[in-house]
Amino acid sequence: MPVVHPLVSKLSQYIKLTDKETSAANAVPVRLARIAADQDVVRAGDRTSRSLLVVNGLLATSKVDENGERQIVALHVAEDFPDLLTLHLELMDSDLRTITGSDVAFIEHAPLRILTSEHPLLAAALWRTTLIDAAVMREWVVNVGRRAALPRVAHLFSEMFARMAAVGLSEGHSCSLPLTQMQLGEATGLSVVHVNRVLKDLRSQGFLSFERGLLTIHDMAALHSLAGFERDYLHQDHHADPLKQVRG
Amino acid sequence: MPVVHPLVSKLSQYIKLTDKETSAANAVPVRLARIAADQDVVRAGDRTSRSLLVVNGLLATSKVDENGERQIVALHVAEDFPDLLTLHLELMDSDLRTITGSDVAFIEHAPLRILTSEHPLLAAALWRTTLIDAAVMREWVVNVGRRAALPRVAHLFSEMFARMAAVGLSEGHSCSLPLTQMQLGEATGLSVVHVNRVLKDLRSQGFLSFERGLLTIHDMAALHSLAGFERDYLHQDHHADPLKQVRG
DNA sequence: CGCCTGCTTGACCTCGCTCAAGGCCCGTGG
DNA sequence: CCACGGGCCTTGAGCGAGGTCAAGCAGGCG
Repeated sequence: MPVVHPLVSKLSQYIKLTDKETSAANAVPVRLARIAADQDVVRAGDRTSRSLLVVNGLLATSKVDENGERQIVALHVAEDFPDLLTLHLELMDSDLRTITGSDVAFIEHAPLRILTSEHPLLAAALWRTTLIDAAVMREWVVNVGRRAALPRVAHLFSEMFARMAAVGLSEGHSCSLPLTQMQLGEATGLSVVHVNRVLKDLRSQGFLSFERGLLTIHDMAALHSLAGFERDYLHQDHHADPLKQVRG
Repeated sequence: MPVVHPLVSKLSQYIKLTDKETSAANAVPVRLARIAADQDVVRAGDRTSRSLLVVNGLLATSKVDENGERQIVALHVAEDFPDLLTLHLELMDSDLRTITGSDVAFIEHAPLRILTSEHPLLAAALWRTTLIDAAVMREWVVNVGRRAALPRVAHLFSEMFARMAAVGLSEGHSCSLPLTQMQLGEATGLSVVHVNRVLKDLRSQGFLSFERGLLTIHDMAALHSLAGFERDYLHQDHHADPLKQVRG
């Protein structure tokens, strides 16, 4: 059981909450749950009356194409709100599934709707989350659409490390990233075999190591340059954010 | 000069406005402008204090990778709100440029913030727009990540036709889609040469014709099946939408 | 008229896919 | 205790989809 309400913790990423807002958010009921690895949480076509906040673990949003091939379109780590979109979109259009065993906080839409309609700034903060998710996805389109295999995988690693670091889940130049090579392929649009070769390459050229779910980046600058990684699209600088400015 | 306020028209896509909401939205000042073809409207890294609504024309959001290759990550037609994200995201992370000469309505953020904080349902409707944009982008990740060239281009055409039709811009099985083969390549992650060959193929197999900016689909079912196109992700069925249900 | 942009086609090449086999690790059951 | 099986990783060999390079053509515009 986390000390602080997961929703409060999420909202605090973006804005300094007033006491009133804090207590309103604290009043939103959450149900904490542990979900095992490789489970569907929501499936494309589902209607749902709740969303979940990731407390810890790793989840993926993916879609299956007409040939049954799965494409991961987003990865979710702690503090992410992967299916918040169902608050305003009736039908889920993709699958949300756990990659590792994960702790999540389920939040019903009804109280969330009340909260957001009574507290516009909280609505804006949550809206902002979904906009950042979209920003990340834009970069993914570029990644799979333009980059060759080596920079493509390098980019995914760069991004995931930056995102993990931003929520305090990195240690030095390492972070946990328990993806199989199969899943790396699903996220990058590459075959497992080729992912394996790319990893070998990245390893042997001294960029990083990636074993048993642990990513260690040996030369961050070189990796970023290989990947063409520019962190701006992650919008991690919340102090520059319009929401903050409302209150100085 | 459109008869109805562009913002009202946009909001009405999603919810039935009350009189109060209508007049509040009508009170938001807009500046109508004509932008010539191939102009940057906003560039990655820009800060901006307004967003634009497309009245008519065709625009694209794109990013340039480390090798200077451009990837189009979204196309925008009438009724779209391409850079609404700048309402809550300080820095633009991609370029927004016109493809054809376009009529747009500029709306300042400040009055929009007031409107959304006073009318939560209008905020939700605008939030919803950005969520649909994200849903389309998820499908684009699948498109460039998984599909072979032929279905990939077929999918783009299927989507664009469906979206144009949804805003009344199709005539029978035709719609205007003034993209060069270069731009088709930028949107699909294919080379111009290959786009040209794919088009030849789609044409000769009787799926469609595409000349001088006019797309005509001869066999819709066959095209959709080739493309693996399932319209659900476009979330066009606004009657099923949670926002509508608030008011029955 | 001449240029520039966009379309078209051919020839060649290469990156990444497929197919196939083998190895490692770990959990399960005899 | 060992045998077996199933994930997952690894590597080789061959192939093909799509890229690159190059050239020619058509139409619109200064």
